Amino acid sequence: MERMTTPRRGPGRPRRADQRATPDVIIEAAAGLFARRGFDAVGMREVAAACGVDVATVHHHMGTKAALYECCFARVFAAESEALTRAVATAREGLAAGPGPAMAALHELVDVFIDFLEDRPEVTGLWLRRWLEPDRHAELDQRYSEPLYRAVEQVLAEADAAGVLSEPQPHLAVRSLVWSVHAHVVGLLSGANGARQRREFRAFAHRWLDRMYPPPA
Amino acid sequence: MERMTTPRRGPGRPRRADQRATPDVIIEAAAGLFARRGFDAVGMREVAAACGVDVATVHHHMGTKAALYECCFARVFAAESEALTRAVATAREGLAAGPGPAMAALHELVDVFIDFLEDRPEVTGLWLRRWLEPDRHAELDQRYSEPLYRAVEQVLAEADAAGVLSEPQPHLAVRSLVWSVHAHVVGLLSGANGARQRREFRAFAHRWLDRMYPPPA
DNA sequence: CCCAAAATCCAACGTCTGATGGATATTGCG
DNA sequence: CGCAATATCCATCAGACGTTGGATTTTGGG
Repeated sequence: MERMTTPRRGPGRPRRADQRATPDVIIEAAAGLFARRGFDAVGMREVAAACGVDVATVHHHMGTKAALYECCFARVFAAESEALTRAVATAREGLAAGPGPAMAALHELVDVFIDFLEDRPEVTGLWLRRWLEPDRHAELDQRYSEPLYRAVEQVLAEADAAGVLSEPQPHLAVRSLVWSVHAHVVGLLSGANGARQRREFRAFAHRWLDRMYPPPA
Repeated sequence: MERMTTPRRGPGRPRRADQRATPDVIIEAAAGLFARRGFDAVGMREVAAACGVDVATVHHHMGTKAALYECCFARVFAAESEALTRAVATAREGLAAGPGPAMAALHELVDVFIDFLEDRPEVTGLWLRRWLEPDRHAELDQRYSEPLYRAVEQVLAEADAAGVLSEPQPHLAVRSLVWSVHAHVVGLLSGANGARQRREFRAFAHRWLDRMYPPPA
């Protein structure tokens, strides 16, 4: 048979060591597509084409389409959890050293969060879609997202109890800033002049922190 | 033939005066479905079933599915524009009366915005999906959404120029609060205990305004 | 009363979707 | 080498999708 069209990945080639494993390639490509266009707008054939394999291969590794979607969510949220729990722990340590270092620790936490999201904009796409379809990812929320945000809110509550800062509704404040950062990333995805936008938004985020958490009188 | 199953709306019944016109029924049902689940997840048969008509009737009145979607967006954004341009004009009038009335006018504007979104939660669903699929609604954005937000930002810029308040990036501040309100509405859609959530968030929004726009030194 | 226009439903078309069975090729191990 | 396990592709299925043509019924004006 004539199969001269790109025989780079012939039929049947398991365990190649030089490249990444096929499931990883599939998950990354699918996560990007799902983040950009949503679950229903992305077809399995499109995912397969994006990583240069057949549809049956995607099904062989990932099972059903919903399983692939959940796999993308788990990977993305795990990465976010890994990147932020460290920064949250650092911020909690800074709280013990008084108001000055406490605010510095919170600023550092904000920087880590912005850095992470600007580096992986697809997280924002999946994160927002999670909010729009809450019943679809309830289980993943409980495993990844909610503990992380609870930890951040707990840091703020501890800071409030220690008299370092004051905000009666720390979870609303956290949510406000978190959504602002996601909005910023969404704007980056579609708009031009990214460098200036990033600089201005980062300055705004720190100004937001300084104003929303003034030193307690 | 036997057509005993719910002959409430038999074949061919134009111009009934007691109920609303059919296109309005279709647009409202479709807007709710699109806001909750997105464009691709909602089928035309589902829209038809939601308002008790046949698929062909939906197509007869609305044309293609994309046209129906744009029609829902136009109606929702027009309602938002109508509700807010009035409040924006009122806020602008308040600016001429000094720092005190200016801040009161901004608080009033925030209240109107929260009232509108809490009354029509489906606006948030469509609004967020607009951000996630920017190329699909670029034209509607230019007609409805962008002029509205530019007007709000202009009010803030005028207030800044008049020395009433100070914020170097008013559009970022507006976007931060707008996204926070939408986040609040999304939380209302899925969570319980709505009354308390509304009270707490409204207090937070006004606190946000007081802290983000302190009287200029 | 009659007739054109409008509105509604039924049945169907072609296409695309997610998912599968089976054939074939590659790997790693004994 | 030989063989089991794995991986990949091709062809295909059943169903849902958006959309349409045509028949039927109601409306409103002359």
